[in-house]
Parts: sequence; C-alpha cells; structure tokens
Amino acid sequence: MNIGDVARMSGLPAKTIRYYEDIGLVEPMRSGNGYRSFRESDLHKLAFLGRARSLGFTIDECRNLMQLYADKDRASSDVKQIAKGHLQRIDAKIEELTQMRETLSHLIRACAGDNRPDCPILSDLASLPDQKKPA
Amino acid sequence: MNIGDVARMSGLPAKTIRYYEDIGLVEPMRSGNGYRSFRESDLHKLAFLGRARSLGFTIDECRNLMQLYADKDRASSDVKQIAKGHLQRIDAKIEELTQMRETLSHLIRACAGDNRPDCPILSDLASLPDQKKPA
DNA sequence: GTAGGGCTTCCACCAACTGGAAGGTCAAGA
DNA sequence: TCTTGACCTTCCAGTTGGTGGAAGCCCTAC
Repeated sequence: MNIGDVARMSGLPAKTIRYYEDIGLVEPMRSGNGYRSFRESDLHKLAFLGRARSLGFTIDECRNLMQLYADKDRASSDVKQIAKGHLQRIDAKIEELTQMRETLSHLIRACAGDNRPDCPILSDLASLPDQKKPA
Repeated sequence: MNIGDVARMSGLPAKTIRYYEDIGLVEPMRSGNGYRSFRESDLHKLAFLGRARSLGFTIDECRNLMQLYADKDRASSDVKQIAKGHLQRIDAKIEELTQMRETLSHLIRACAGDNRPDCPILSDLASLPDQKKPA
C-alpha cells in the first residue's frame, strides 16, 4: 500500500504519517521507486495511533501503549496506569477550563456590550495581582 | 524598575517579559547599563497581559484587548465580542475533553488492571476506523 | 509528449514560551 | 582591591504535534 492508501484507511493525513515515520512510530518498507510501502501491520499501527491520539494520549504515551500492545506478556495494570494518568490530566484541564469559563462568563454577563466605553471585562483585566511596589 | 522587580510584581517570569518585549507587547526603556527600565505603565500592561493570559486569551486577543483598553472611545461591545469568541472556544474545548473523559473512564472501568495481558483499553485502541482495504 | 495525480525530500512555520550558555554589572564583604 | 553572588544582557535551541509549501521524480492515460 502507498501512503495515500493508508492515509485514507487510517484517517490520518499523509503528512502526519510521514511525520510518524520520522519520529520512529512506524517503519514502512520502500518500493523500488522510493515510495513507502505499507504492510497490513503498519496500517494497524497507524490506526492505533490515530485512535490513541484522538483520545488525547501524547505521542510518548502512544509509544508506550504500542509497546504494551505488542507485548503479549504485558500486565493490563500497566496499560491502566497510563490511561489513569492521562485521565487525571484531562480532569485537570477540564477543571482549569471550567474555572476560566466561570470567570469569563461572569464578566461577559456584566458587560453592557453597547457603544459606551465602560467595560467590566477590561476593568478586571486591568486589576493588578496582590503585590505591591518595591520599597 | 528592573525586570526582576516587574517580574515579582506582575507574577510573570522574567523570560516571559523579555519575550513580550520581543513580540512588541511592551516597550520598556533602557538604563545606561543596558538593563531594561520599566515604567509604572509597563508594569500595568504586564499585569493586564498576565491576567488575560490566565483567562486563556491568545496573545493576539491580548493585543486587541490592550488596544481597546488604551482607546478611551472604545465600544464595550467590541470587548464583549472578543470575550464571547473566546468563551466559545473554551466551551468547545471543554466539550471535546469531556467526550474524551467519557470514553476513557469507561475503558478504565472495564480494565481489570491486574497482571494478565487482556485489556479492553488496548482492544479499543486497536480497532480500525470504519473503512476498508482498497480494491 | 503532455497533463494529472501521487509520491519524494527538505525547509519553514505555528503558540507561547522555556532552558541554557556566555558574558556584562553592581553592591557588599574580607 | 578582589571576589562572590545576585542580577542583568543576548542569542540559540528545544518544546508539542504537526501543517504548508516548493522543487522535483514517477506513473498512467490520452
């Protein structure tokens, strides 16, 4: 299979696939004309990567997960551990965004949004953090 | 004030402040020894930037917001517009993360997490997207 | 032979910093 | 006076995960 084929089948852009080869995530063979030649197993890996990335795993985590996938003697606890760590990151991010959302929507509600210059959003942004000038 | 002073007072790392100067967000003066010399107004801008960034506004949005802040003839609707756009982005991100969280926590619950190799997390990742091989 | 698609490499760029090296400045202490 | 240490300077490189584009093969069809 050429890169266009696996791109279509994996749902990943060809550019991304070349990038994944660059960083050693897949190692397709080469045809006589220099084209990459993907095996079934490469396609499989790419699909794995696409799915893992879509769940937000980092490239490094993907690397680890693929290793575990390849290792028939793995312990599922190792996989679960990675997933749990990732879940925690997601939770932290959601928390952070929710906090932003809170503040921001509060400010938006308070802003008249008319043609006058007074604006609680700007007032908030302009407020200094609780620290004072140097002596 | 030297960079260390405004760093402490604004809560921003000195490196970040230099970077902000690089991209034209602040323009501190220079002392005879080559050190940056920050005015009160620079500190104010930096605090503004720090606050806006902490709410997740992009640097470009910060630029616009600072311009509006400086413009005494601004319409608060312009500010509100920027904030609303940003809120939408936040909502989209939260939505995306929540979806990931959903899938992931589901998989984690399904995984035994013991020393056996069977793992629904890996099984899910390994599933191909709904597309078939080429003709 | 030429037009088109697909493929190749390489280089640059995105956001928003962060780390580190090499070196100048300044105030205090021995 | 010298030195130590905390500041400060610039510049270069790296981070994450790709994306865009240029220049140039390859292959098939017409």
